Amino acid sequence: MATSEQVPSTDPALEPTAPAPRPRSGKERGSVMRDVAKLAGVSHQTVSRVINEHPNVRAETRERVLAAMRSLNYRRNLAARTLATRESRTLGIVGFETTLFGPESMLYGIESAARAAGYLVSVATVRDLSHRPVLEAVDRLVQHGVDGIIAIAPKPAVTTALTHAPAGMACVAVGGDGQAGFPTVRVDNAAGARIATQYLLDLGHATVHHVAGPLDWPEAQARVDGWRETLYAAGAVVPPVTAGWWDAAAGYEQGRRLAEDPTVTAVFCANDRIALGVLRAVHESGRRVPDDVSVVGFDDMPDSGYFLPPLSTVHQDFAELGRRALALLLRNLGLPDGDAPEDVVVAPRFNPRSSAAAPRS
Amino acid sequence: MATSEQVPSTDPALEPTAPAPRPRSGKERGSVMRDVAKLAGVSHQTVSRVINEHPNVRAETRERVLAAMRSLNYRRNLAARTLATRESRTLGIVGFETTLFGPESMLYGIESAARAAGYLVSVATVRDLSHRPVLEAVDRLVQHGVDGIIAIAPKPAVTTALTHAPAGMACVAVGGDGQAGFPTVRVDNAAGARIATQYLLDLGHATVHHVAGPLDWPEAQARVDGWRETLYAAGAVVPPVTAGWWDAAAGYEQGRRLAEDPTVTAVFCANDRIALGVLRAVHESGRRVPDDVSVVGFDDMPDSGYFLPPLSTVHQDFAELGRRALALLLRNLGLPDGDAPEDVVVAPRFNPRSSAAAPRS
DNA sequence: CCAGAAACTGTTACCGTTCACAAATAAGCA
DNA sequence: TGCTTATTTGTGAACGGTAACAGTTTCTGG
Repeated sequence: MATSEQVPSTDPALEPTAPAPRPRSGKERGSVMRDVAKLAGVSHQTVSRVINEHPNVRAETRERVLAAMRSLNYRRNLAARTLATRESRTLGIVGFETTLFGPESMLYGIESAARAAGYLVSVATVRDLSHRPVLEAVDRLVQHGVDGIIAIAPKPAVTTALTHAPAGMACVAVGGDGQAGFPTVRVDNAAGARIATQYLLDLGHATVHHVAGPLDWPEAQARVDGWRETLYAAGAVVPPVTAGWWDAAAGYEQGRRLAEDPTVTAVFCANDRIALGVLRAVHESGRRVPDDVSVVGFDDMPDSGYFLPPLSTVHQDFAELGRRALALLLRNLGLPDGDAPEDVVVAPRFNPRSSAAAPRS
Repeated sequence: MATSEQVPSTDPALEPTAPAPRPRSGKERGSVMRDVAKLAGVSHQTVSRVINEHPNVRAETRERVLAAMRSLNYRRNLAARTLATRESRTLGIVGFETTLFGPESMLYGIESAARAAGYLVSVATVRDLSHRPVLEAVDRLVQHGVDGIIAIAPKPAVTTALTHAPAGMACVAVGGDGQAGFPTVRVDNAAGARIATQYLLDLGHATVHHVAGPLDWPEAQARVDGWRETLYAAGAVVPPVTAGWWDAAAGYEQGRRLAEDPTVTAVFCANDRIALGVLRAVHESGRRVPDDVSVVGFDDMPDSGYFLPPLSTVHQDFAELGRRALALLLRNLGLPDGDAPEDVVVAPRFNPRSSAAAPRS
């Protein structure tokens, strides 16, 4: 073995200063900045300048570097960048693990806006909206170094948990009903409820019944408030509220009771899914919509126009809400910290279809 | 100024070896390992051992370190860890930016399973499923250093784009219909279609019509295949397929044509939303479901039981699909690379409700 | 009571990028 | 031309962890 030791520097054993570079893990590593620099005949710093579009690089040099990058299929390592800059260009979303139409649509609105701004989005969902799980979700995001957090936060537990995020962390809530002195983007739920209720009143109904969502959700409560307010203002009787979950099952259950009562001629539902359940309950009772009973919803889900009959409902643009939330967050990212970014409240609009009409009498 | 220069080493100006540490950016930095180590009176490596639950740390030492961590509110910097280990403990999801029920539910299934395994999930959505945007989405995830990718991939463009991911990257597709020699988790669409079609045939219908989804989606195609196969096997006439998007509007449009044809007594829809549209079309034509026309769907969305009438449909458990996909991905993460992980195919089951019945005649 | 093994802890060198500063080169002007 | 000022490039040293190895204890058992 010792016979061939004469070969010069190509034998690593003869280079005591450079111990053979051990392949760290099984995973083969792509090319890094140093490789690109060597190939282009420049320093790694120049490569860095090129990818960060620093102006002071000679055009000819930039070209050479770009060519090297291309030929090596170079991808910059974001983890290293994050470590050096303390900026991950990743945003966190605290979501609610369920199939509610609103939250999901927001996610896409947020993500596409984030992409446009050069951010990636990480999601941490929680099974229920109590304090503990939300806190853990936030923590998970923080550990992963997100630059900011958007909470799809229909309940106060979420925002209060968010106040435990580290000081510098920018946070925005979307949805809910804007409590807690927290920058929030939301639709004006009370206004939506007022529009819907007034619409039914104007049609000639003596009063309007309401099937609410879970009352510990500020959004559900705000809709109740708007509905009640409008009834008061019109001098109409305010019937008792029945509340339940946001789904058709709940709507069906409450709807059956309502449908049995012949004095009920108009029902405002806290969302479209509830309305679907009410529609079925009314139908089963033998009364007709809208002839005997008018029904309106809230949300304007994609298929609400194909219910039987097509549902009149309050429209809210969730994707837009998501975009606005992201814009707000991005604006706050630069700011010093404890400033006062105003809330964004978008107005809902009514989308009349055929599930509501004048009462028969 | 020079008068007080006699104070010993507390004056940084007298310590030429340690230049005053400049506060890097405006963002205040939390405590790091070094701080914890100093407070606990150990080396940073010991702190590292404690958070990584290395067995060889004396209980008393561990306690001290943990106390220090707690008192400093220490959070480990995942970016640094990622840089050192080449493992981000982040998974990427390539999603489809739309409000399709299936993909969304999968997201939650995946996320909760990922959380349990100690992974965070980042999403990159694409507006349309053509090659280019998908490629960019994958690239975005790769740059951010995800350890693996799950593609919610109903169309082949997605999986083919995925083959451009770097060599070591583990990938799994969920949904679609398992082409491309790619590890896939999916429901057996053809089987679901067979069950639904056979169910209607067994009820006594002479044949079954089909309103398909977009035929360039393998899932839609597989359902067409299963339906057609069953009809052939039963010796029934195979009516022409009408196809459209996955929504109620498409169902309504095709449904109107079908409803006008008195020979149509049974319709199998490619999903529940399409079925909703068909339901309305049949209703408007004056014919009744299920008395005159039977309708069945596919998916079993949460509110399908509240359609008019409640929809008989093929059930698929999307959340479960998501979990299975994640499990498969995790298993592949450890493996050498080009092995052969088998696909997972879960069987759908039929959920009969009241929208299908024996034909009248 | 001491050698050897096992358990524990510390030291140093990376991971791949950006930052601050220094050096070299090109340009502008008297 | 020679000097000053821009522009372009290069050189360490962070950033906050983990890996490998070396050093120090503390147990064993003969």
